[in-house]
Amino acid sequence: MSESQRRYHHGNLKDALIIAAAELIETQGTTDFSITDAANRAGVSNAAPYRHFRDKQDLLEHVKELAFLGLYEALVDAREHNNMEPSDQRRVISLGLAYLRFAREKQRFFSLMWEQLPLPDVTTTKASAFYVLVTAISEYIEANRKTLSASRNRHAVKQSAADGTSSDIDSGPNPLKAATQLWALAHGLATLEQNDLLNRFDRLSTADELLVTSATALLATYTQ
Amino acid sequence: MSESQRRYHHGNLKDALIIAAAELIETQGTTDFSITDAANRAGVSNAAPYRHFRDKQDLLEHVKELAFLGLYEALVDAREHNNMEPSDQRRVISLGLAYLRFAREKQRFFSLMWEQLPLPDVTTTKASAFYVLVTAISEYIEANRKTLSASRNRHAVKQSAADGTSSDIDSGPNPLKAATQLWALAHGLATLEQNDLLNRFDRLSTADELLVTSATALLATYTQ
DNA sequence: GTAGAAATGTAAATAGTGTTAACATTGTCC
DNA sequence: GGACAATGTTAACACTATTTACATTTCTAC
Repeated sequence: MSESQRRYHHGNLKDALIIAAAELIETQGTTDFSITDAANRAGVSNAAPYRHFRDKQDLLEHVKELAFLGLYEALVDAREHNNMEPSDQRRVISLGLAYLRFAREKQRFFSLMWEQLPLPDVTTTKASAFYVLVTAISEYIEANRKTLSASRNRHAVKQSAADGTSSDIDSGPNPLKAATQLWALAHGLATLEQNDLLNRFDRLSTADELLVTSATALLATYTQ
Repeated sequence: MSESQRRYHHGNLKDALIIAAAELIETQGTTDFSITDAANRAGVSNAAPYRHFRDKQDLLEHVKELAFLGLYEALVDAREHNNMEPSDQRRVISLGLAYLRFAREKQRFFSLMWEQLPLPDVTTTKASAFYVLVTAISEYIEANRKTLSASRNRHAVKQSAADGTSSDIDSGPNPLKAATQLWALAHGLATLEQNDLLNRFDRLSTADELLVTSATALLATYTQ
């Protein structure tokens, strides 16, 4: 009720500034917001932010952290809303599609995430988008390894041969490796799409289609 | 000789400013160079740039163009220095590795290229890095189609079947599509590497290794 | 409770930046 | 050679990040 009343102390200025900055970035479509604007939007003077952030870059880093959290939640959402079998390839691919959707819907956020180094620590925790992907792939590989040897074993022999020739280092299916490959693929496609480079050359393929095709090919190397 | 003498008219200020800006970006490791610095470096006053560029963003776009030209040259270089058969898969993959190398050696340039929209027109011309890749892949597919049907035709039947199931729209091997997939892959790996995200999870795989493995799997869908 | 310390806010000043306007010099073309 | 466009300079403006000195509130120990 009286929370919007002007008090000398804001109460939660740090978070309010991060959100204000995020809103400005989304509204103006650029990271070149002014600290004064963010401060005013939070209802404080232009010097107040310096009680909570070293400098503008520091504030930006916190916005970046928020963006990575958003990506994480987008992937978790995608996982929850898809009641597919762990053995279903589409269960993994839907995470890649969620990545593309996030990049599409949060354009400026998405590019901000990769602009200035270094990345915030949220990217390394278990509560990261990457680990959502790793888990799904791990389960996919595990489930398909079983079903393959049980019901349909037509590629049983070809498997080890393919693994041997496809890479010198690779020794058995590695979910981390597969997740990294898929992540890179989705990220590259998102970037190309965002820069309008897909339609310039190949008008027939959308980012989604390309992801499905490529991911299928990549995942096949881990199960066949 | 007397070119460094101070004359009222610079003679080639536009290019000099682009290069000065590029040098500042590379030196300071950020795109936040000041127009005054660039002007001074070119030996003119701080208002002179506005005779050649609408604003700072306009100048930045020209630097971006230079960066894309550099990427193009890097790929051409890679193509020239590799005397491989068009049918050799490594001929295509070496272009992807060149992409990774460029991103590594010109870090700031590379991320600048993807920061602010829109992309310069150089990316659409025939003299673009993308077309170098398209050409190589096109030749690779063509060469492998012949050799496959001639000497080793073990996959002759499987080919059309695989193409039919891998994608709904796809009708026969499309070099543009393959090039886009490889580009996305290389781009994603470059970004992950640059943000130090590869070593955090999977310590065994370098970007180069991941590219080779993934590209092999992708290319296989176009020849088998 | 209350004093002092710590936290958190404000206002004013500084230095630097992008950009524009008014003016100066040079090159070009009839 | 003289008009005129192109290209440069200097001076000013508004805006921004950041710092300093000061004000207010909250917290903590007694």
